[in-house]
Order: sequence, then C-alpha cells, then structure tokens
Amino acid sequence: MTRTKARGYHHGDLREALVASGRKLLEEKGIRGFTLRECARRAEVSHAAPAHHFASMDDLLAELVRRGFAELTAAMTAEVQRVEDEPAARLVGLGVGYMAFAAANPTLFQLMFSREANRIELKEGDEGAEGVRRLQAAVVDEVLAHASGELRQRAADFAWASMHGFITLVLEGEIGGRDSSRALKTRGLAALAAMAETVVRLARS
Amino acid sequence: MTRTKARGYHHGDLREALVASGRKLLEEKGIRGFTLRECARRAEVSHAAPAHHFASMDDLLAELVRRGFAELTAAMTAEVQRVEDEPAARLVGLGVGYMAFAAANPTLFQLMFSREANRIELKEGDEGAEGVRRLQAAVVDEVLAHASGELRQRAADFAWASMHGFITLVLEGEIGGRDSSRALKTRGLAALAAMAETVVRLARS
DNA sequence: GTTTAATCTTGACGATGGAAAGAGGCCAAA
DNA sequence: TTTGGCCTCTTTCCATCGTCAAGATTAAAC
Repeated sequence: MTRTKARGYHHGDLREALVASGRKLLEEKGIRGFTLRECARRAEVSHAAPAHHFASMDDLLAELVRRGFAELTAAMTAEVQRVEDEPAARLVGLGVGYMAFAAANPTLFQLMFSREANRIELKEGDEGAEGVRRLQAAVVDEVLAHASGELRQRAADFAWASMHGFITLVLEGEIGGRDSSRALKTRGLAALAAMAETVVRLARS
Repeated sequence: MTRTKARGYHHGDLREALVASGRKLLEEKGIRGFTLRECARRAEVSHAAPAHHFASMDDLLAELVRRGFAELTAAMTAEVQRVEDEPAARLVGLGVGYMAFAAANPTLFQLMFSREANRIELKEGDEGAEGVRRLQAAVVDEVLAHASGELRQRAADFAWASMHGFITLVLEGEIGGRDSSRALKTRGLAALAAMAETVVRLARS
C-alpha cells in the first residue's frame, strides 16, 4: 500500500502484492476469470515473476483459500466472543460471523467450498476448514455438554449445514433474489434462530 | 451411443454429443479443467464445430446447468412420489432425491450452485432452480398449510438451506471425510430428520 | 435438379500457463 | 570494501485455449 512507484529491479514484497491483487481479481472476475498474468500486471511485474513465489496458478489460489479460512475462523471467533449470553445466542453469533465473511467475500467463499470441483489441493499441513469445525464443535458442545458423541456430531453437522446452506443460497440469489441486503438479514437471522432452537431441542431429547 | 464411426461430413446430432461429452468432461476434469476443444475432440469433430450449436463455451455450460436443474427436479419429484406417508416423511424424501442427484453429479451440482462465482448466466426463459423451489415450497406447505406466508417462507428457506448445506459439505469432504458412502447416509438421514422435525415444530408455533 | 441454408473444416489471432535462460541487485563472507 | 553466490525479476519461447473468418461439403427446400 505504501510503495507506489520508483521501485528498482526488485519489487520488495511481491508475494503479498500478488495475494492482494489476486484476491481483488477473484471477486472482480470470478473463479474462471482469474488469471495469473493479470495478477502480475496489477502488481506491475512481468508475467513470469509470480513463478518465483508460487509454483503455479493453483498454488496461488490455494494460498488465497488458506488465508480465507483463517479469516473466516477469526471472524467467527470475534462474533462469538461478543456474545456472553446463553449458548444458543452464541450459536447464532457464530452463524452471523460466518455469513458476514461470506457476504463480504462471496467468490472467495465459494472457492473455499468448491475445492473439489475446482481441483484445488491444499498444501501439506494446511488445516483447511478444520479451524471452523473446531470452533463450531466447541460452541455446539456448550449446548450439548453432557450428550453422547454421536448426538453432538449430529448437532454439529446440522448447525454447520444449515448456516452454510443458507448463505450459499443467498449468494446465488436463490434466497432473497438480487437484493441480498436488509430484508435478507431478517431471513438470515430467522434461519439461524431456527438452527439454534433445533440444536437446543436435540439437547433435550 | 448407436453411431460409432463412418459418419460423413456431418455429424448427425452434434449438439447432443457435445452435451454428453461435456457432462462427462466436467466430472472428470472439474470446472476449471473444462475445455471446449476437448469436448469437440471427444465428439470426434473439429475444434470449431461446436460454435454452430453453442455461441460460446459458457453457453454450453449454461445448457449443462439447465439440464441439471431439470434432472434435479425430476429426481426430487420421483423420490417424493414414492412416499405416501405423512408430510414430514415426504420432506425427507425430497432431501433424499436432492442429495442423490448431487452425489451422482458432484461437479455439475457445484456448478449449478456457483453460477455467480463462475459468471454463468442462464438464457432468457430459463427457470434455473425455480422448479426446485416450487416443488420444495409445495411439500413444505403440506406441513404448513394454514400458516402465514412469512412462516411458510421461513420454513422453506430453512428446509432448503439445511439439505443444501449438508450435501455441499459432504461433497467437499467437510462432513464424513473421504468416504462419502454408507456411514454418510445415516448422518444425512439424521440431518434430514432434524430438518423435517424443525419444520413440523414451526407449524405448531 | 438447382438453389439455398445449415453444418463442418481449416487456418489464423490474441491470450493464457508454464519452462528456460539470462540480467540485475542484495548480502554475507573474505 | 570487494567479491562471489543466490534470490528476484525479465525476456523469450512453446503448447493450448476460445473465438473468428473463409471455404468445403452436404442436407433440405423449392
């Protein structure tokens, strides 16, 4: 951000610049419109320069996905920590953080959850969505502390599935049409409330 | 399928051949590995031949998506009609048909629900997921016949979201890991049961 | 049977991802 | 401070891609 021009032969921090321009490009042009050469162009560097920082285009995409998961986990954590109320409300907060990230980074979010269809393989040691899963399981367990492992798994499955499905359908315009704005928030909160109630109900069965 | 070789200058039914090879290719190579030239190659036709049947590669992809939605609707309808039981069971059946199609056509399914991220625009008059929505709303209304419009919408949102989210996470390996086979069916049915129960409970509130 | 229109092929263009080889500059060891 | 090595970046090249234009071939219409 600070450096503007008058750089020498070396860029200085090309790796970060590529990540930044790549992320913007992804949202601008979509998954299939993403181009390594355009990333290089925006970083004001020759088209072959990225090769010294990323083995391939898919390698850069994998890095974007990796950082996306880290951010998503952070967003959920922040939102949960703001809620000191009962566990059910914390479950809703979890979903709010999840949906807020997805709404702010729609294309990246879709890429993060269509790695199979896009043949994007994470690097060894990359946790992927594991952080999300752990955080979610922890909050679900606040409600189902003394339940069986199977029940807790079912509740976690269900909680993740319903919030993931809702925001996905919203991003596609299947829920709420084109205006994914205010009218949507009420429907989203209603869906999260129904999800939380269901988890609570599972705890009582 | 019937014609094997010895075709003349004209193919006979290139449009259908491209749809067929395209669909296979999509599952084989993934969304970003999809190539118009490879489709043509598999149909044993020159690389420029598809242009006479599809204006562009995206046009062919849009056609695959269109047919996917038609098939998905048909699969759901067939599964629902097999269930004559109570509405809640029919709701589960709906989800079974949905998930069965997605499991059998994972890449196409992901493409159908990431059109925004992949910049795939349907043609004018193409209903997209409208058939799915209508069918789903009808079955949900069997449970919520005498409820308010807003409540029925919330229930429909929630039902679709939870079954869509579950199968999506399964296809990505986030639920059930690599073996999306038997152990998964029990978890999938559990999720669908929880969804149906929630809808029924909404009817009583 | 002739004309017309649709279908398919060939060839070309610009853009892409990637590989190879060389130029430029940083930095540590002398 | 000089020098040698290594990392970074550029240039050039290649195969492949989607798309376009022009011509060849055949089916269909008249």
